[in-house]
Amino acid sequence: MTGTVAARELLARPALSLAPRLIGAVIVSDAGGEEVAIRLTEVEAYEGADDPASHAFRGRTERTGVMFGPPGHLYCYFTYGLHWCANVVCGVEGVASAVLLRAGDVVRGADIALERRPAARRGTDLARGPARLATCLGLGAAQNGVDLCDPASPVRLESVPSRRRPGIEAGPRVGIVSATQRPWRFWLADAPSVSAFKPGGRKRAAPGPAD
DNA sequence: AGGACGATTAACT
DNA sequence: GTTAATCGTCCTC
Repeated sequence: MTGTVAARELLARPALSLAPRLIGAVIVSDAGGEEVAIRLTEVEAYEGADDPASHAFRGRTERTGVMFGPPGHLYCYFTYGLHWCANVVCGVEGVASAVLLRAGDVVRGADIALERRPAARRGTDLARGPARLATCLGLGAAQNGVDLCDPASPVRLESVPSRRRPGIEAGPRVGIVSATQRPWRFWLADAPSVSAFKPGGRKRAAPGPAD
């Protein structure tokens, strides 16, 4: 387990450096009044300025403001008219950098998580996928921008491995249509909760070599 | 003011 | 493997 000071320093790193270190980290949420904790098994790095797949690529907007703020805060976004997903904001303030929480294992509050995710058939499906993970933790608009290092916060980074774990693999990110070749997705090999890889978000107009 | 589309999921053939 | 659900955000008139 890593203390608050060390976690702060880690969070000041850019997403590409932080992302593999978040594999095995535990995030805990009291949002919704009940505690659920998840150990991360899959994440993705998003680097605003040079990353066409990042929400922040075209600059700061009302939605992406949190991404440009100080590290250690939660960036929640709403997508497809249905789902919320969550990121850990990192890097230097003023530069958009964040790590999308894609999957994990519920380590506490599995009963609560199952109530929130009635479609889950197995424990490993509870937080298998970014919107599923956010649902398990009860995350939404109300948690956007919360400080993950503040003990009084409803969502906290409870622990981070002190070293990069063995068995982490890297590959292309899921569900994006640009910069699809960058191996900025990290996951724990063998973890059943790692989400399925799906290339592209929509129909590809032309399978060009663009990246 | 209007429209295209999404860092997805669940259900269905 | 395919597709509906569903709406905020952002880009283009």
